[in-house]
Amino acid sequence: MQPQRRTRAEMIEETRAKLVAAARIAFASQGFAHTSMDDFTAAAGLTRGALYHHFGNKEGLLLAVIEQIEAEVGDHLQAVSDAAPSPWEGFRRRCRTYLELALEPEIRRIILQDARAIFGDVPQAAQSVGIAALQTSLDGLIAEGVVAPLHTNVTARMIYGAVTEASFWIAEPEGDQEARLEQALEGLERLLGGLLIH
Amino acid sequence: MQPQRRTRAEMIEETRAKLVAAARIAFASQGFAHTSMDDFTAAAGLTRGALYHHFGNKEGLLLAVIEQIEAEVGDHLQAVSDAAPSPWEGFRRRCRTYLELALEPEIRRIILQDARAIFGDVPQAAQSVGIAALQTSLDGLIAEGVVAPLHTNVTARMIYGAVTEASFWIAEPEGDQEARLEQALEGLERLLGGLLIH
DNA sequence: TAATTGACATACATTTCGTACGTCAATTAA
DNA sequence: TTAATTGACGTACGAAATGTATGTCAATTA
Repeated sequence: MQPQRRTRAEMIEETRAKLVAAARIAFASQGFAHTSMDDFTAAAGLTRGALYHHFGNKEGLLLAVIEQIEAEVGDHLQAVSDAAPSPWEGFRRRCRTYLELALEPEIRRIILQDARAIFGDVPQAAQSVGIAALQTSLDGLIAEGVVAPLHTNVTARMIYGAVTEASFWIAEPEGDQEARLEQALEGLERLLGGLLIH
Repeated sequence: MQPQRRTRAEMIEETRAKLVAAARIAFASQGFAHTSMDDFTAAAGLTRGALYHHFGNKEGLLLAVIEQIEAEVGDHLQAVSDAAPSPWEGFRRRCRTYLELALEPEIRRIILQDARAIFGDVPQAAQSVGIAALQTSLDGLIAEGVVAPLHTNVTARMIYGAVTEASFWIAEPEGDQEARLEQALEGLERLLGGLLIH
């Protein structure tokens, strides 16, 4: 029988989860570089000892946070894409949704700014879910004859890059974000139009 | 008459230039975060005292380095664009050249990774020369009726983002970089094709 | 019940940033 | 020509923050 409440593995998992959650909040609000490990480990009721034991160093923890966020984003995008009436429409909605997601400060700060600075690209391990899924979509569209054949790997990346860059512009504080989002979608529509078989 | 060799202002400018040059090398090779200010100031034959006097802090120095690089890149791109036989061709060559420039480790590391992490976007002050010039090109192409009207600001940014993201992929160490560059250019051609009046 | 593993805390050494202050040469004014 | 002042730059110090080494205690296993 198990000791009263939880098994040991469960408590360990809970510790890891608490650290990741606390780090996620801290990284998102202050940025990776300006976040002290003492601060948010204390906020989680732990010390840096636990952190180094589980994640090795500060970057290891950032990696865990990135993987968690990427998983959530991936699930969200997949759901949006699956709900669309056609593959091409699913592709468009996926791009649009990613654009909206990238407006969340947490994602911009952690994934688009800090992750790239620390790991160069979004790490291959958690190869950006956004890119991978875009590529899959493109492959399907080519198979169906909607999109003319091309190198889906680079193309997916370029679309990802375009959307990412646009999000920084849309997210600028002054002015009308909603209007900028619409303008970005128009521009994106035009660029994507170049992929279609005319 | 001036004291023998150089005036005071010249020596000051030389000091600034030495610091920027040393920092540029250090940032490019080790990254901003892992660069110790003591190390490269010593390499320049100076101390951190000079650095703080001229640039305020580490980020101020990074800003100066960014501005220097952006100016060089801008000049280079302008020359390439001007030499093209037609505006549309100039636009294409500009994109291509930027893609090639982004393959240089110095530019990827400092401009595409660290600058974004520290300043959010490439700082508005030195509003990315690449983006601004792309927008100007687009405006011209629309005026000539080559490109259908659109929001050139976002679109220029998205193209910049696409190219930037592609460069990370092309620059991956393993495999054939040249082949990837060609694939990226093909994909870029397709995306840009969506802008043309058909 | 004894032994061992490992999750986590604590204490310490090291590095690095930023600031305060000092110095000395170059410019300027008398 | 000389005295005064400015400012470029070095030096010394304090404050953090990271990583490591070590210790403890509970939970598993034999």
